[in-house]
Amino acid sequence: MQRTAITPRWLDAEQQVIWRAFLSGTNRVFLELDAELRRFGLDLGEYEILVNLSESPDHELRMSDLADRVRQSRSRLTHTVGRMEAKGILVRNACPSDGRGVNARLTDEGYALLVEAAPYHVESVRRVLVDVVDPDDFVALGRAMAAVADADAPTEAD
Amino acid sequence: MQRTAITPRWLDAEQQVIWRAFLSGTNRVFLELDAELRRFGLDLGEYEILVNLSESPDHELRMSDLADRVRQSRSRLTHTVGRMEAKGILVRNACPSDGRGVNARLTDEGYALLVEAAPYHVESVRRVLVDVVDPDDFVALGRAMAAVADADAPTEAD
DNA sequence: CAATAGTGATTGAAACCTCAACAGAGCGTA
DNA sequence: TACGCTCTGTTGAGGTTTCAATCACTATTG
Repeated sequence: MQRTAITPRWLDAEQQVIWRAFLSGTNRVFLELDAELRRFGLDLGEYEILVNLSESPDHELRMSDLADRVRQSRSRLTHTVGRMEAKGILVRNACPSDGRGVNARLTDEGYALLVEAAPYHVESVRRVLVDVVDPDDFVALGRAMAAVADADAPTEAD
Repeated sequence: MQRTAITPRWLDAEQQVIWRAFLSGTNRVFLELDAELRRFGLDLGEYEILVNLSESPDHELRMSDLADRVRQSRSRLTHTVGRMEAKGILVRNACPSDGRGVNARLTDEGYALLVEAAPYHVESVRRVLVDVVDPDDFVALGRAMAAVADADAPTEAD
């Protein structure tokens, strides 16, 4: 990247207020969710792993597939899954169809933990976000975040 | 907290789609911003420290005040500021009016770094969020996140 | 004016994440 | 078959964050 001088297109006052609300609001959401999940010895990243496994056939997913779904680096997922395996939440097995692959599968204990935590988690999501936001704004929020998530990846050729 | 059984108020299908878009979208935003700031040896947390100091009289703020503004724990701020001080970005001085306090103040180098990074940062914010979201949705997003940020702290008496 | 409680900031250890390097398996092609 | 390339997943080192404990100073109380 050439760090040539660029002409800054600064945010106007309203945009800046919105942007800072975004920083504060998202921070609040994740803090509260983590705090609630901590009661179950989980954080949001681990909870998402549980959810994605629980929604898959045999409660099982390839590591790389799981990594994509929970938006974690493979390395991070390996570490996290290793800790979860040590806690008995899931197990890893060689993937039968691809010698390189590894499947992570929920144990009964892991599934039970999810079942236990989920009601409290969804209650947190409501309390901190869904219930405090105007329904129309909530829908708009969804459109906005979907647009962000689905936007083309930035070209690396800058 | 009593972990008495609660009746889950599950999210409906649309709410769930929105919630997952929120997780994906916010993740995308923060990943891109960190990637851009990395060119300057910063992450978003450090950048926010720079911004808040730069907007304060004498480019100086009490540690606790700064911690509140950037929504970091005091411990985390101490560590982060320590590293930034080692890099020459800011300095710490005893607070003259309160023997317990410590002021963090931007150095000229630190301010110069902010001036250098800011245009690229704002460009990232536009590229990943402002420019890809419908303007009306962006305003709604601001209302939603402000509502989240300003909502009463949850009662600890549950 | 002590004694006590409260506030501001730091510390160090443990937990966690990132990054680059690596090993093993599959794929393509000659 | 053999070679190189890609893909999957792991590893370990180093850096960062969290958590609980601590120290120093201020405020409050009797």
